Amino acid sequence: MTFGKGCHLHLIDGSAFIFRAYHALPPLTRKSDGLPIGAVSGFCNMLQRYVEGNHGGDVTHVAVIFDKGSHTFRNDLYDQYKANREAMPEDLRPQIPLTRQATEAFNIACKEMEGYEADDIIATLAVQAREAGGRVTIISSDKDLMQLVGNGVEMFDAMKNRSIDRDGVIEKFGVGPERVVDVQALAGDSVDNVPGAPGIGIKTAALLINEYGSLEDLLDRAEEIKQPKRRQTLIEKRDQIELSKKLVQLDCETPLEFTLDDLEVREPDPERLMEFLAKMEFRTLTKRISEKLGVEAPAIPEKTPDTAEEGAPTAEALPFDGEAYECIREIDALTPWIDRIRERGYVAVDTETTGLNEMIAELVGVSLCIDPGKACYIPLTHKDGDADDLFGSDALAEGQIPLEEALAALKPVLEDPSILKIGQNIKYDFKILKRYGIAVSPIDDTMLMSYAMHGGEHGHGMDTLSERYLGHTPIPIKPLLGSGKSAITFDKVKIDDATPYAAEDADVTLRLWQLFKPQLHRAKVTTVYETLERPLVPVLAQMEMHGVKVDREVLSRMSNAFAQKMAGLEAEIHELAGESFNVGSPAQLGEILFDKMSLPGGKKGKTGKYSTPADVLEDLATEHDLPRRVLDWRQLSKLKSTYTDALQTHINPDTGRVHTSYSITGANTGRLASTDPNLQNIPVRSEEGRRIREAFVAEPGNVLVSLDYSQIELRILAHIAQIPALKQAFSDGLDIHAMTASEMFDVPLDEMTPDIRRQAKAINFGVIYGISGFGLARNLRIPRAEAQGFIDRYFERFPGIRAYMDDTVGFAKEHGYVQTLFGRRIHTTEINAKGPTAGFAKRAAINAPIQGTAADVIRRAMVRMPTAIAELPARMLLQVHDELLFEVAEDAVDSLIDAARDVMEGAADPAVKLDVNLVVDAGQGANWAEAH
DNA sequence: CTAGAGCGCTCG
DNA sequence: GTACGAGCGCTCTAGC
Repeated sequence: MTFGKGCHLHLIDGSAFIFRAYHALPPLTRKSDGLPIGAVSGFCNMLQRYVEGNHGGDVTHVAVIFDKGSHTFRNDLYDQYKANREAMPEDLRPQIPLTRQATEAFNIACKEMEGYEADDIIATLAVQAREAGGRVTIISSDKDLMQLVGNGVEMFDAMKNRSIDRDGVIEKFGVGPERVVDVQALAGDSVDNVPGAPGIGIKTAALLINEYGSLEDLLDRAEEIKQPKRRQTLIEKRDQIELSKKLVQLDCETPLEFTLDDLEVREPDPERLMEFLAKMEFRTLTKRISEKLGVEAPAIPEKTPDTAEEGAPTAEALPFDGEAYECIREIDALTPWIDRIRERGYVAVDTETTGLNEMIAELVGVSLCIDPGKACYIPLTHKDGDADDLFGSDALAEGQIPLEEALAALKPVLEDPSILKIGQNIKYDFKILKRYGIAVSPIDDTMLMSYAMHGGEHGHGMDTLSERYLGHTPIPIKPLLGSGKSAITFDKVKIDDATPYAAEDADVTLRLWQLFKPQLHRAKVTTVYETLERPLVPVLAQMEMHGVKVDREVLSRMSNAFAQKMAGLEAEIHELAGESFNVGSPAQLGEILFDKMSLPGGKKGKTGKYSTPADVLEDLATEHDLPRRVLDWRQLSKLKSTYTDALQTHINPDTGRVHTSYSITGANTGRLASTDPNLQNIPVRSEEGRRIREAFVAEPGNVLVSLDYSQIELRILAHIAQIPALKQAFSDGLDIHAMTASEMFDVPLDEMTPDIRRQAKAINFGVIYGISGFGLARNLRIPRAEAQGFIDRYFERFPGIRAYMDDTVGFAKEHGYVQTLFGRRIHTTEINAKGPTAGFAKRAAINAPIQGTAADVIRRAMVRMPTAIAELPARMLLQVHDELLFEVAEDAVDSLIDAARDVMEGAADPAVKLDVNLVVDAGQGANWAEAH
């Protein structure tokens, strides 16, 4: 078929495919000889998905285009072109020719030309196809190709699964495709080492091009530019800019040795394809494609154990098979497992228990896995599952190794410093086993690995990770346990049903570990994982198990007092409303306020119900007595239900203490999250609420000591955004909010009023949150224009802030993540979204490095703390983001404060040299209210 | 009866 | 339509 009108050409950027495949997969090797083939495997998977995805589509011609050789005409123009490219990884080099073979095996045209980049060939073909009247889709996300978009040519980003049209190009470059090279010539490209105009980025470049029409006009009329620096750059660097344009301009006249007609879509040749896939030993892919094509899959020899690297991930995933797992019912069957673990040096471990509360749950069984697909389950305390038999249900089921005997066999392995124990959320298993006298160490945690690499991209639970990275949905627990009232605990599950479920968890964990472990350093987060995530596990486990003493009597008395006051308020509210209704129902309250009483300001939410938040009621309080009563009632209701009542239910009957659980991966920024109960939101701001903290007490002869970082986020902002005035103020020990107010409103410090300071404080916080006029206006209850005026003035006085915000958002857009000073990466998946989401994402991106760096700092302090206070009669109990709470013997308070303060104030050292000091305030008392 | 969404409030 | 990051108790409704 001759290429012409109605034809549709797909051009696949092969080199981009290869690099993506290489970085997405672990270093897989061919079983028979250890040849690296990870990238080839990923490449073939992408090609197969491409072929399947286009089945029945209108594509008539297709080609995969590759780079060839490293020297191109661009190097003749500029010898530094792509000079700072990193060398190709050693294990990728031998895979390059194999990807050509793969393309040919799929019977897709495979094109390259010595001395030309793939981009030039793509450009030439696209132009030819367009001139012939056809349509073109370029499958790539390379921004250098965006200059080709338009007039029937579009791009498709296979990664994000979205096409890029003219509007997409304008979004990226601020100009249409025809002016993309002009913008690139100005902005340069650090990856390809294109110099561009120093100090001009994409945004400024787009602005200039849009104003002057084209690069040539801009350079000719450079004298007219107002900004002196910019004018000088454009005049002085004219040659460099013109050279840059030649470097980024794609060559649409590459002398091709083939025509469009040669690219016609061809049916795959099953025999040839199968032969190639079998040669690569891709078992799963061979099977899948053979089924698709309806041909027989060729046999692939099994692996020869002596050549396969020990423990190396295999190229093709072994299917999950619940039948294949071993159930260990006697000690003689356990011994060989223990021997194999000793030989191997690592093992994936998972515990099954009677509940989710590690301080109460009892051990039911243990799973182990050292090779994918080969896992075992050791049932220990399963009961006879006959629910009708009231006596039998408490008896241990037959065929289980006695608990003590099994633990005695496992303990030496689990505590052996030369054997790595791998878990998914291993803090849970660590705590359970600790209660049975086993101190698990050393450890690795796949959940934490995922968090370090993919924080912000998705959750890190086992089901999510397994589906996403292993393509396997683990057996759900629901059918085994049931739900609601009729739910049973795991010890009541039949051992035969428990085995595939439990062993699979260990299997999944092991496979995730094999996948993640080598990826950590490629993702450049090994240090983050090893210094900020993993070491926290034993530290938090210890804190959680120790718990904090809570005085039930104090809570109980307060609860009764609250109940009485609430009853009184409720009667008054009903009286004022003229009818009885549920004060706790915003919907009912809304109808009373806005319909019955016709008060102003009634807004309805998405469910069509009135919304009655506190600030609205606050406004209404000037018009009527009822809203104030409701506000008072709500405060009491909150205190009673969430704190005085619910907290009591969390007091552990054995310890008399409350044991929270910290989630290391709970917050995207690196902060911890506290659950069951949340001890990070115990009231403190209101006088009545603060009294809840009187119930958090020290044991007799001890006191509670609280140490908290003073203004840590603002200090970090001063450092990151390099604000001289802020840094100076901190170094002088000034009241930072008063200083801000003085600077902004031209009020001398000795004439400062509380109100002016309050406004400055709100602005300081606003900056950390990614300030907006709307948000500040709402917070300060002032007109939006006035709030905007404040912000403008702030940016004027502290110009570094604006630059920090712009730079951070720019970085997020380019890389898809932002970073803390310690290298933690927080992914910003929505940063390129449109509409209101864009605003959210930008503010989150601005806030994340600040909040995240503060979180890293206190994590570092916590990791060092146990050693620092080991000799003292003291325990670290709680973390509340910028505060650590300790319980310490009365006579050791001063030593504890000295030691802990040293650790906290020096927590950034030596990894990061901050331009500001970290300052820690300390307090002490018989209870948390006094200590804070 | 149970699960989940929405609201509102607590903290740093 | 908006400040950043979290968790939890209550009400209400949809669906078993």
